Amino acid sequence: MNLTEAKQQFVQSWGVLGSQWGINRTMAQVHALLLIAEKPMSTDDVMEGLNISRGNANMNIRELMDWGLVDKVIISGDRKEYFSADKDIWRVATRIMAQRKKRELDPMLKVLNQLTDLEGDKKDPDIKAFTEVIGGIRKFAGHAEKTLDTIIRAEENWFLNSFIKILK
Amino acid sequence: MNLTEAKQQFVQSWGVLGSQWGINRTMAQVHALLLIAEKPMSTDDVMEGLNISRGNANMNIRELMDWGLVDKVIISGDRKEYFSADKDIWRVATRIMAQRKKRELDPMLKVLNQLTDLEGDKKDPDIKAFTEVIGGIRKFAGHAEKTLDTIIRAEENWFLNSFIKILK
DNA sequence: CACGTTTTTCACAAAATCTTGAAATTTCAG
DNA sequence: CTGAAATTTCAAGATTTTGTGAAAAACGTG
Repeated sequence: MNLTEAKQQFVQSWGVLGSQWGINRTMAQVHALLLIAEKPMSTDDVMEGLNISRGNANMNIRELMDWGLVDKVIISGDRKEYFSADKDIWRVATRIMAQRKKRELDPMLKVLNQLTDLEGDKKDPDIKAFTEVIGGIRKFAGHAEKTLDTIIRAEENWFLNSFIKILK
Repeated sequence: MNLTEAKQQFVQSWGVLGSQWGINRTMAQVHALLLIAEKPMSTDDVMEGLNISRGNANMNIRELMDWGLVDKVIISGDRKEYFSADKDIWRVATRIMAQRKKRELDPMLKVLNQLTDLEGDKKDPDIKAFTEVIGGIRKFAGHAEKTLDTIIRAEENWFLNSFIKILK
């Protein structure tokens, strides 16, 4: 396999992976493209690289910036905007965790907390059973939240940090 | 909030969460419904509970069984099949991890491995840069794989098991 | 500040995904 | 075995998600 084929393969696979995780396939492909780019790319480069429209390229690049996975790069003497992806996979992973935690886990915890105190006889076996299941999920989600927070702020934690170094 | 409202709220939220994770919204709702059901439900119960068609209910229940999240329950004296969801959230989580690892991480690792030895001059800076990025991702994915395997087989590992007990 | 360039927006189109419902198949009690 | 009940399948339709491209807005150079 040569470099060009390998790059195509990677962009393709990264896109599939993303779509399985509820991330727009094209957004994942743009990310892949920028990850393996020699140097920052312009919107036009991305359009050409993936055969997508300007609007599509623009929206996905913008969203990648929202996620903190891609940065805008100014190239002096050029009026166009260029973009490059963070190549540190650990940082990529923590950024993604942080985003998803904020968008999904936190709202879910809010709902779960609301569901734990509901009106009615606390002795009612139906209510007890429900409260128990919700309580279990809430406990789990709460620990997940704590664990994620720790990982996300890993730099501040020597124990986990040394653990992470092994992973790196 | 009363029990009925709370149940609806939970089914709704669980469905949203699932769809954000690349899981069919209805499948997640069926799962939620079974999680908080007092007793095993039939296909008809699910159809009525979520206002969905028989085919839809059937397919999603079947898929939940594939994931190992729902079991078929025989009620003697009744010809219908009944279903109930595993209420142990830790087990639910490990089952999901195991499925996703198999379906997503493992294929990705296979691709990454293929991409590391490609033809061409190993000294070519383009090739070197590419190999480096892929190598980083592969290393990360490899560690993720090991970690997940450990978690999934946690029962066999006293150290992690005691760690997990804290989480439970 | 005028004007060409670049970026953003957004209504509509296309594509991907999910749902339905009825027919085909399977199951099992009698 | 038989036949009614239950389950499964799947083509067609509905819905949701994603992509396009041209117009509008923003930008920044001279």
